[in-house]
Amino acid sequence: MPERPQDPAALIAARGGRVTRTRTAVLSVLFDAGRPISHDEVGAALDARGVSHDRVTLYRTLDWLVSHDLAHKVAGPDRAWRFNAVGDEEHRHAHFHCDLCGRVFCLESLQPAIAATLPSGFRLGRAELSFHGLCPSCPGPLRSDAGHNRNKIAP
Amino acid sequence: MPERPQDPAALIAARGGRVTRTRTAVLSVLFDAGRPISHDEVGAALDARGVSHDRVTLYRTLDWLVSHDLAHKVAGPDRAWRFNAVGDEEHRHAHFHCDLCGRVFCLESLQPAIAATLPSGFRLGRAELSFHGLCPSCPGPLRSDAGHNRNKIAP
DNA sequence: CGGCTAATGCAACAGTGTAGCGTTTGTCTG
DNA sequence: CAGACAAACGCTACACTGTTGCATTAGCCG
Ligand SMILES: [Mn+2]
Ligand SMILES: [Mn+2]
Ligand SMILES: [Zn+2]
Ligand SMILES: [Zn+2]
Repeated sequence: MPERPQDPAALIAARGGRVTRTRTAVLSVLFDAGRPISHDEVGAALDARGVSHDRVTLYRTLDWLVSHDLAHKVAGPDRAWRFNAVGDEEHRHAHFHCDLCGRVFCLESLQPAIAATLPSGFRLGRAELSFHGLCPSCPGPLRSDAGHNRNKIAP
Repeated sequence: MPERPQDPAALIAARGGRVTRTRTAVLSVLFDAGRPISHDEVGAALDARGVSHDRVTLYRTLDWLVSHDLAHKVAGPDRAWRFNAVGDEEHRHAHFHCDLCGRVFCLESLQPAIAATLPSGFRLGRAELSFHGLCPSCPGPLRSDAGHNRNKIAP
């Protein structure tokens, strides 16, 4: 049983994986980030912690975390995947992509209602809803009326 | 005034661009495709028509078409943009990504209703809704109940 | 036709991600 | 704790998408 609810080593071991320096460090970085971050950002964070970070090993580590439900990945606006740690909750939420800083945010609290009927022959696996605009920490001209009223949005 | 409603040369000239062999051929290819296709697919189609296709020129041509409202681009599932010709209609619709063949389809007839409230501080530019699954021409195990009833979908 | 400039073609490069393969190292067993 | 085995690592090399710089070509306009 893990001492902390989010102990990287314990979570990795519980999935049947070997507890290595890279895996624990990467998972810890993802927990600390709090939002989906790119392979490159993970590498920089590993640098800051003095942990070696071979590019290929990092890719494989991130993929391993995803395939073992310790992380999920979301496509970024720049053709690079973003990864973030997940607990046990479902990954059914929209994402916000900042047009200025490129950061991606999980909108876990947002529960969008989508009503749609696919044309015949299309078999649905999953739906992805992403919003693009400016994040709270970026300056910009767009007026914010988000957070004040519930909008109908046309993608 | 154009002879045909969709005469590539006339459309290009109307935007103030020079009517070149590559531009007319690419726009014609996009019109014929009927769905968003990748840079590579455009190149193959140009091959079939005996039109030279330098990689860089093709990228620049596609970008020019997009920036002059003759095409729109949508991110594919494989980190490659897909381009398709547009008339004068708005580009406000969802897209379908086939997990098997990788093709992308514009769901122009689909008018999804999205109701959502963004957290405070996020300023919305646009929303993108994409469905992933199997397209009509791909075999697969997923049962189709699309096209029969209107579903609520959780992204 | 002649000139100006947009557009092209080519080379070189950057960023993301993958495949092969020999080496290291966790983990399990005795 | 020692040894064995397989998982994970680190390195090289590669594929693919897209961009930049610059000299050359070729639309377009008069
Ligand atoms: Mn997420
Ligand atoms: Mn479209
Ligand atoms: Zn931002
Ligand atoms: Zn398909």
